[in-house]
Parts: sequence; C-alpha cells; structure tokens
Amino acid sequence: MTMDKVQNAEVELTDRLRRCGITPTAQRVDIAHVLFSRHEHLSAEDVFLLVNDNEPRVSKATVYNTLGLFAEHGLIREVIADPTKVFFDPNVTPHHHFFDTSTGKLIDIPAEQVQIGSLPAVPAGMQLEGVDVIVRVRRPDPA
Amino acid sequence: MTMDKVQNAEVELTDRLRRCGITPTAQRVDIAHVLFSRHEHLSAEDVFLLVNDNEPRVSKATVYNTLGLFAEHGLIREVIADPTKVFFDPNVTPHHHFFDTSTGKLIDIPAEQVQIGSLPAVPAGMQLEGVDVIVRVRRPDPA
DNA sequence: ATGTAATTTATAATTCTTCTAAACTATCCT
DNA sequence: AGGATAGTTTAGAAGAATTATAAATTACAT
Repeated sequence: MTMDKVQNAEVELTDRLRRCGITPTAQRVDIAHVLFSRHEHLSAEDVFLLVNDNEPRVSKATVYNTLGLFAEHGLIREVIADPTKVFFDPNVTPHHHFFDTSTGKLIDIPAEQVQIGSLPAVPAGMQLEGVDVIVRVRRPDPA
Repeated sequence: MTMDKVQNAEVELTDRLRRCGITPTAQRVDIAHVLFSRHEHLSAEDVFLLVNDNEPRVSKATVYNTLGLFAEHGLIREVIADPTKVFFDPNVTPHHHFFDTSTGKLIDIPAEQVQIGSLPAVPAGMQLEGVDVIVRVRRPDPA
C-alpha cells in the first residue's frame, strides 16, 4: 500500500467516525483501523493485541471504552454467542451468525440466507431492537 | 402441599435425572427442584441463592458443576443473551427468547411463533447443533 | 495564554467462572 | 463388617473478562 492510500484510509476512517457522531482521536482511529482492515470477529483482547502489535499505542481501558462507544453509535455490533467472550463485528448490515462451538469462531450469514417467516408480537409497551439468529455448529467428533 | 406430594415431587425429579443419565444425589435433586419448581430463567447465582435460601445445602462449586452437568445431559439449556451472564432454562423443548435489554430478563417464545423459512447450508464437514433466535426488545425511554 | 471539557491511562476492584486438592459418600467385593 | 475404588462435594484459590477510579494528558475555545 502506498503512503497515499494509507492516508486515504485514515481520512475515510475519520469521516466514518464523524458520520457516526464519534469524535475521531488517534486511538479511536487506530482501533477502527484494526476493526475494518480485516473481516473477522474480534474480541476486546484481540483488538488490544492487534492495535499494539508493534509499539504500545492504546491502553486496555481505552480499548474497552472505545469498543463500547463504537457499539453504542452503531459503528460496530456486539455479538454474544460465547459465554466467555463478546465479539465485535465490523459488519453492521443485517446478518446472522454461525457459531462453531468447538473453536469459538463466528462466521457471518448474509441476511437473505435466513428467512424469518414470522415473529411473535413484541410484548406490550416494548419496542423491537433487533433479531439475532445464531446457528450453532460443531465439527463432529473424530469417532 | 402435603408430605406425600413433596415426596412425589422428589421421586419424579429423581427419575427425571436418572432418565437423563445423571446419578441423583441430594444436592442435584435440590438444584433440580429449584430449576423446575418455577418457570423462570435463572443464573448460576440465582440458583445458588435459592437453593440455600433457608439453610446451607449446596456449595457454589457444586452449583456450577451441576448446572454444567444438567446442560450437558440436556436436562436444561444454556441461554446466552447477556454478555455478563449465562441463564439456564428448564424448558428444553424447541423455543426461542425475547431478551429485554433494559432489565436483562428473558421470556420464552414458543417455537411455533417463529417460522424460520430457510437456513443456509451448514459449512462443509460441520454438523448442526441448534438454532437460537434472540429477539432483543426494550422499554422505550420515557422521553 | 488560560480555563474547561474531553480523553486516555495505569491500576485497582469487581464479577463470573473454573480449578485444585482434600474430605466425604456410596458401592462393590469377600 | 472391612477395605479398596470410583464418584461427589467442598472451601478456597486462581483465572479471565470487564468496569471503576482518579490522576494525567490532550484538545479547544475563549
């Protein structure tokens, strides 16, 4: 990647943060870069390690704060599938997930591949926030 | 409830455990009683408090071990909806959940009220374990 | 420059869960 | 009964993920 492209990417990220109502700071842009430059589901720990890969850039507290901030503003999405860990998904378009229970890995399922024919009425006085479909799969035991 | 009924309930629970391949012990029956005598989604901590309500009966380690054992044997079901807590659902018939994001409470949705029209093919070499649908709802802000 | 608000940080604290090693219980065999 | 053996429970320690705290830094608008 040329220097121009690096700078482009940075400008793009900065704009993206701003469009979500998030003040772009160096640390936030670094974290956004980690999240959006790969198409994986990352845990807070993953992000912490990746962003500080070469040199110390962002503290753990800021990683947690920032991931929470990004999720609040809809820039990324929390996926809860594993009791021991929350994953953050840079893909915020409507979609669902395979969850491999043996490895703990998540794989996106495009929304159109899951047809939800009917949903129950939302309880009185409540408002719908979203629907998560988690398809749990496993590699069969080598028996 | 008469003494006979109490004993009946205990016998029933004992049989139920045995049918799932679980050796019934005093502690396990106590925990099963807490789970099945009410129709709520309980966390490990909830179970621990309820089972030891009057007098100390079961240690925390055993509560965790036993809930894991029950889930393994399909007597109860783990529901993961809240990043901070796992819930145990005594209802193991196929069904889904509302998750109230403001209170953290779960409500069952009978399976027939959610029609899943199509699911994607399970990734090659993997085997389907189950499908969880979580409908996130919230009480609107009093604004 | 200066004051104010926002942000980041190291560290401590909390919370949920699992591990460990010892104590206890049950069962089976003779 | 007695004694080995496996299974179970326990208190407490340890571990992992996350949140809280309070000080230090940075940015920004006078």
